[in-house]
Amino acid sequence: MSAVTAPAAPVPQAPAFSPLYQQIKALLLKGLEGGEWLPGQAIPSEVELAARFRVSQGTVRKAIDELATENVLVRRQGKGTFVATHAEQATQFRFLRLLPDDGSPPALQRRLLECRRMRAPTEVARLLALGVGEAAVQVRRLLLAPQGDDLQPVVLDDLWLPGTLFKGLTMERLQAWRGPMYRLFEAQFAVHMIRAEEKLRAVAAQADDAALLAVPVGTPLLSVERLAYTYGDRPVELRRGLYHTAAHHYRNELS
Amino acid sequence: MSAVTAPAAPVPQAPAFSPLYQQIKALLLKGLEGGEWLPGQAIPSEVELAARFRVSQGTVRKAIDELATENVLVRRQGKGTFVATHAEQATQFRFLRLLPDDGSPPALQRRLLECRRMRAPTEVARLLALGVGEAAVQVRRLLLAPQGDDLQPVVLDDLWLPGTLFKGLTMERLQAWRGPMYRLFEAQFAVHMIRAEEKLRAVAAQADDAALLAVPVGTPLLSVERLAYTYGDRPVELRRGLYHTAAHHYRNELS
DNA sequence: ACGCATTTGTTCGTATGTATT
DNA sequence: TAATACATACGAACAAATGCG
Repeated sequence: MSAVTAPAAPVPQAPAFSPLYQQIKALLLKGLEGGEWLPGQAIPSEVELAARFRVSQGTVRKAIDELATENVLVRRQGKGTFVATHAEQATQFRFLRLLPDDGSPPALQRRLLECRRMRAPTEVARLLALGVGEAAVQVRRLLLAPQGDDLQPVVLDDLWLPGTLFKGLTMERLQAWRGPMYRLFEAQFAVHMIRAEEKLRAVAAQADDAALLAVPVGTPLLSVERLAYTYGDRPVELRRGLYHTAAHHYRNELS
Repeated sequence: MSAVTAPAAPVPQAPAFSPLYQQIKALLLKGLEGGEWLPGQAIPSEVELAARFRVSQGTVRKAIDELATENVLVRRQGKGTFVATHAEQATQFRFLRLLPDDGSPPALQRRLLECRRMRAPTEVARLLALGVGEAAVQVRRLLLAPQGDDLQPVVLDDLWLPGTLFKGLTMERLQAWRGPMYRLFEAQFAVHMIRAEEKLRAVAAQADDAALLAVPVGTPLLSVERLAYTYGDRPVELRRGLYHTAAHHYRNELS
């Protein structure tokens, strides 16, 4: 009853087989990676997928269940199963963990500082798995929190993106965009972030960073280095944020 | 076919019913909370539970599935399903996210500084949901990383525990214990941590903290404030850690 | 070394409930 | 109301891992 042909050359030490639902899951991921279904769109119904893959509906369900818990897909009873997108409010704060200490909802404004193409520095190239001398796009921006009548800088973000994937990303296009940056990446560059790893440290503000964040040199800042991945565990964004945590904190849930 | 009686007075706005497997899940949690099965022990098999609750095995499975993804239970094929414990290496680092920058496995030594009973300070009492003037236990300790031939302090931890739950927790008992502290709490005080919330900030080292961590005053430190919960979402530990992140970092996974 | 019983893991099928359009 | 889609629940069978005799 195998709908999916077994791998041609099973690796001896690795598990030589995988459960049907894992194979289905892999096929769904391939479809997502190939752009068959785009963020926000519905994938075919469970019965339809079951028919296509020649497996039972329950097996498809189990594959989708896992993708749903990984936030790759979103199930909606009565409507269908949808490709996750960074457009929704819900998924909005999955990647931004900085919250105001007073419990108010996060409301940060953006201020774009820079966007330029360059050869990727060696460290950046290594982390993004780029060849030496390959192009990269660097973006710099501030996030500001309303503070009484004016705005207080809270986050200084430095991003590096693979130049080949983000051809045509300019200051103007970034400036014109209203909405989450990851949504822009989805809509205009077909790059969807599904996962990220972050390394957090406490550092002292350097002169230039201090000036931009409007804090004294030496102020303790939360350094957040993020490597974000798209389908197939391909790293597609390196981000270094400096968070001024005087009135904000980084929230994390352990379980 | 309802094995579990429906709630007597369904709240109008809230979902007036709950799926069978959710009811089973609640019953399992009640059993865990009541100490029917202790950390490390196996719970009854799926068929046995199905018979006890008068539901199908699949329904029990789904309840256990959720508890397993929440790390409350651990499934082991061929052996059974076990109550999660902080004794195992696997669950060891679920709550300690500090890793050496060089990628080596974490190997921290403990040095106990203090353990005393006191009236809970108001802020501590509030977070631990204690009454005013109720007893608390405060613990202070250092975590040190091997650095060449000697040890370098990396973490300064301050803990507060409800005095009523931790009657008899002394410096000597802490000192004598070999193994994770959360395991000691399980084994000797029947308090099992299943979840925690953390707030991270960058702060400057104060004089006393700086001395203990062997860093200059003003050194940026990562402040980690943790509130840990046991079954039934009861907060049972407040912890404030100061991490020296010169050669270590706090790792987080976003998905 | 072998087989057997136990337990979880996978897969199928079917029926019914609930939400949406 | 009807059609569609996901959600819940049941039952059955076999596979894989484990431990014991």
